[in-house]
Amino acid sequence: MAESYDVQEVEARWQAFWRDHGTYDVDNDDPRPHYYVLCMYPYPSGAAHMGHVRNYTFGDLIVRHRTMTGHAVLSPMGFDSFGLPAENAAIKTGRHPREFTDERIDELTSSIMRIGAVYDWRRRVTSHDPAYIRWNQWIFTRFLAAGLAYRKEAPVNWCPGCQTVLANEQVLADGTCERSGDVVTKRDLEQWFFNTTRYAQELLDAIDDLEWPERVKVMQRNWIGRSEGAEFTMAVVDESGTPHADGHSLTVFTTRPDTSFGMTYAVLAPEHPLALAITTEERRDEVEAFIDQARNTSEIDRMSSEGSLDKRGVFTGAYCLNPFTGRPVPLYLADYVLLGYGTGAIMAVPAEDQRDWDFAAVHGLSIVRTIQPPDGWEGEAFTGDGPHINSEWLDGLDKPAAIAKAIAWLEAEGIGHGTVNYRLRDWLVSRQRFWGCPIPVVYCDTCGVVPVPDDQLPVLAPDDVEFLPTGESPLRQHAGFLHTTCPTCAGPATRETDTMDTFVDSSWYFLRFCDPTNAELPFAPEAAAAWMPVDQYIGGVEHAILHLLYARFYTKALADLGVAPAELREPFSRLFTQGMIRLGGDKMSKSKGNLVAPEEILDTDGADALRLAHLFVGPPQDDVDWEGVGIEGCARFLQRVWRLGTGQVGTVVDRTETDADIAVVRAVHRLIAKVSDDFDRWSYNTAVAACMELVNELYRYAQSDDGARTETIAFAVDTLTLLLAPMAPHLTAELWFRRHDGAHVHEQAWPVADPAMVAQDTVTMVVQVNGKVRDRLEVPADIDAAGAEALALGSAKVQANLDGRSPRKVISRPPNLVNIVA
RNA sequence: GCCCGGGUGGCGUAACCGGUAGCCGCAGGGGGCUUAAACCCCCCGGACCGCAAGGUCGUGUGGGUUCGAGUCCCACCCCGGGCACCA
Repeated sequence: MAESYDVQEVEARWQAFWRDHGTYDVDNDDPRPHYYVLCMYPYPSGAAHMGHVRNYTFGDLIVRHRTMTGHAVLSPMGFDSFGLPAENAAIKTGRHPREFTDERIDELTSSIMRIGAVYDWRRRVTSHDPAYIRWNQWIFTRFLAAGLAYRKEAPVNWCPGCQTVLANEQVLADGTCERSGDVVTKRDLEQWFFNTTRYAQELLDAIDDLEWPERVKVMQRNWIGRSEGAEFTMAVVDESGTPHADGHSLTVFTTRPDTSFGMTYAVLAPEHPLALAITTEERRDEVEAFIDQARNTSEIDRMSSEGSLDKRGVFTGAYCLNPFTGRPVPLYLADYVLLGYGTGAIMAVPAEDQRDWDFAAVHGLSIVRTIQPPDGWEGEAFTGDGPHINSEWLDGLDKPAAIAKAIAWLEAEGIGHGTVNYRLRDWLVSRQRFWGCPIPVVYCDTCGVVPVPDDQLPVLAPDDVEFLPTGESPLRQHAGFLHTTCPTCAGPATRETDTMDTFVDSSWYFLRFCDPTNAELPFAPEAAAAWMPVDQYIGGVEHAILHLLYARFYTKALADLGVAPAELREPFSRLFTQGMIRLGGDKMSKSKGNLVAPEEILDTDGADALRLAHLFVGPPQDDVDWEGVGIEGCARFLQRVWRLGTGQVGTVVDRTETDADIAVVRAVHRLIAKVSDDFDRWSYNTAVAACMELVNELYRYAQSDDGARTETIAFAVDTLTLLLAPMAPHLTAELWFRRHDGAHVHEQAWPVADPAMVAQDTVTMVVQVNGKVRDRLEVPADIDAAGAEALALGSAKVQANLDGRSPRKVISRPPNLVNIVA
């Protein structure tokens, strides 16, 4: 009878059972209410690390819990299998990235299975699967036809380490590559872009209704960066106000048109197309040198002037006419103005903008205040509100009124208008890489850019390529791939050799999961409608901006193209971002060499203990220091549950129900309510604690002199097993199987608490005198205020404390508290 | 600099609506079982004073609101994260 729990044997057996029986396979036409749980699909980097374990523990808990509450739960898994590490490994070893990647996928798959996480593996999607590539490319051609994909030459971020172009988002604030850490420089290339900015406003507006962590929503709003203002055009002139010989003019964007009378100079970005055209002969050498320097300076150096007064810029010799004052102001080039934002040109108002103030101070430019700063103002630029001054017809107005009036004036004059700008840029998707999804277009001398027709998809990269650390994809060196015929005119043509950013792959994989084998379409709209949007998405906060924003963009674009259901505007209704795993304060990562391998724990304490430890250590959204993870306590707890469940604890007797038995039944009902509520609010640590508390109580109960009543202990243990089933699936599966003649715990209904049993009939009432606890009394739960007050005043301890003083006031909050003020 | 989080025992944490601060676990201590150890079972652990009953203090710091504040308000300190010339 005293059989010990063989962790390894039991866990392996149940994992095989779930896999072989497809226990968590689910069909689209399942009649139960649908629920879609998704963990961000991983890059296959080999065996799972603790971050994976944490992620999939949460996901698996929800899958199992929701199944027990009667839902048809879609829980798919796949692999984000294109990307740099595999290609870098190929360059190093000469092995094809596919071999490398497939091995890693197998490794990761088996370690995911070892933590007991269950999926509908029939739906597996991998980015590098030709079937997925085909639809990825198909969508690209639809984007192209809709004008959502376009090509343009642009100065792009170039990482010398990765030998590729990076999106702005992949360049860190200090100007280095987020992956390799190399300093990023600029290059001009013809690149493919997706028109994300077309959806800027909708992407911004829809954030409000998402059940996402507030900080993620804030990050997305900041990233989109809407700002309202005005654009207006100014004539380029010389010092005396005479128009430029070529009639040039420049357009600026400002959020503060109300301060236009204070514009004392204007600035173009160094890369601005007009920069050289308007530069005077005598300034040409200096300006050219400046432009050259700006282009070759990395972002890191360009930002190095931050915080200092060293605003780098150069005078062009040209002027422009401030339309508000009618006077010419000098025109500068400066690297604090960015070509990619607004119009790449600004009006500079040093009195009301600190950056302009700094620049003006360095270059000796004049400063004219147009808003009266408050009395005693000792700062420099004043960006607050106040009455306008030195501004003719804006004088005396406050900021909102002056902005409105200035915009109205610009529109009346026909030189400008109110407008909105977004910080969000179009998404640069071209990568000069081999191990990615080829961009499906060919270039024909007669037909131009031609999308590869549907019946010729997928365009697959050839296998016989050489992996060399050049700046270009190995595809460019492969004549058989590069040279092709035009699908339109059958003439000679060349293929696009760039591949897509891997964020493209992850922007719609959750849709493919709904219909993973569809050979006619990326997915049928009805299949997407059956599951989407994802009810619960779970992943790391590191994807708070890019992946989530791109996936949102894709969903909207596909809905508008009729590929996805038109009403599907957002992919992820609820998002949960889990905390990072640290070790001794450091981020746990391969590069820091401080990994704790899950495998070691799986080999000893097992998956249930590891899962429970992740759940118990603290709130799921908080970072976790592995040193604080009490794996032993969790393993010990599971052993206690096992002994309880296999009848090894205390004595069990047949008898009619006693008060002690009823107390246990009540405790069990309270636990059902507690765990159910905790699950709903992602408070797994307290759910585990509550289960431990009940186990402690059951031990005392069963080991007491009176022993445990047969029916009571059976009810308690069975309920506990059900409640633990989503958290510790192996042990509970085994216990239920043994206790219930081969039945399966995960097929049982989630228990429901009886409200009558949850309610307490007596509670401990605290009696305070002047806010300090002086006594505790057991009182009926339904006691009224007067009764509570009478009991409190009758307490000997209270009377001793009052020491003859008469109460001035009594606050009675039955049944929990009475406070006597004396 | 701006925007979010967060500071509670030796440690990870709990206290969900302003009402018993410290549930649960780790580490520690005591006892039982054992020839012995491990495992296991029971009990005790915020600080200080006290033989005890009991008392005083205590949730980063300083104020405030309230009968009552870990919880609300103001100011500040510290830690973590995000953004950072976006005009």
